[in-house]
Amino acid sequence: MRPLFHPSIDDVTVEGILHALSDPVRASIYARLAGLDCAATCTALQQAGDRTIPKSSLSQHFRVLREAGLVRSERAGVEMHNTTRCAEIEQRFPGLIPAILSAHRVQAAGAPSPRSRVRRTATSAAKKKAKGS
Amino acid sequence: MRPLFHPSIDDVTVEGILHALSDPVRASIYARLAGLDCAATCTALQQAGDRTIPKSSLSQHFRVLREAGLVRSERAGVEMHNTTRCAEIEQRFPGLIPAILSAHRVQAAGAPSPRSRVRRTATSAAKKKAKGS
DNA sequence: TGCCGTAGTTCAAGATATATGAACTATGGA
DNA sequence: TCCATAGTTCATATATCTTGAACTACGGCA
Repeated sequence: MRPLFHPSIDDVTVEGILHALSDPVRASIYARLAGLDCAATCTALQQAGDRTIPKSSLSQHFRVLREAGLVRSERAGVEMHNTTRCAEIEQRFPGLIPAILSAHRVQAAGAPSPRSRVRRTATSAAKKKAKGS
Repeated sequence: MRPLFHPSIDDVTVEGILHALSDPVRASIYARLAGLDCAATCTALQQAGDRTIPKSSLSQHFRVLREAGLVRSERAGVEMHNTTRCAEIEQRFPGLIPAILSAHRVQAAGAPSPRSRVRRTATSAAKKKAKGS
């Protein structure tokens, strides 16, 4: 197992951050991690809404977050301690992470049903409807 | 040609916005469009940095931006007038777009070479290096 | 009206990325 | 040493992205 790669803060890109957080599962993981003031293991964040993510997928998601520079993962015995790199990112891109987390909260608050599992656009259903009419 | 689809502002998702702006070409298009206070045609935004985007790609990029709710496209004669939907999005997700645009400016300002064409993470090169050593 | 040019869209196919079960690695404890 | 736990890596099926080629829509001109 090669040692986990963490980019230097100077190599962190906006594209990487937006891409990492454009996935609802990763956004949910990151939001929960950011809400904590301590480290969390991967398995502690395995629930996304109403379903459990397979651990291989979870590992990939963490890899994306890590390589985007959003989280830091450190082995602690048999498990992994994940923490956000909020402070560093805040310094490089002021206001970016708070704005994204806030937008996610707005959306979660406004969502009528948490199980309307929407991926990226809410438009596919609407489009089909529009096409038909 | 089916009529262009624009989602209602209530159907606009954070995931969609982040995904749309996580591509450097689309981010560049959107940033330039947001900097304007008037509509722009697609061809007017065809240059991304030092290269010209094929028009089929450009069309797809505009579709993504449109379906994410970021831009509005209206046919005006033979061409297309594109405008941002900043005001609507600002109302739904306050501060999100300004924070992203600001972060992109920070990154552009800090980039040593504009032709170090970085896609999403700046890490692939660094990772190869790390692997080798 | 028919024909041509311009501006974009759609299609198709190859390249790239994502999701996940199965196999593997690393650590700690008995 | 053997086992259990927590993650990672691999392989493969699926989905998404990129882009040249073909197509559509509109306007102008005869």
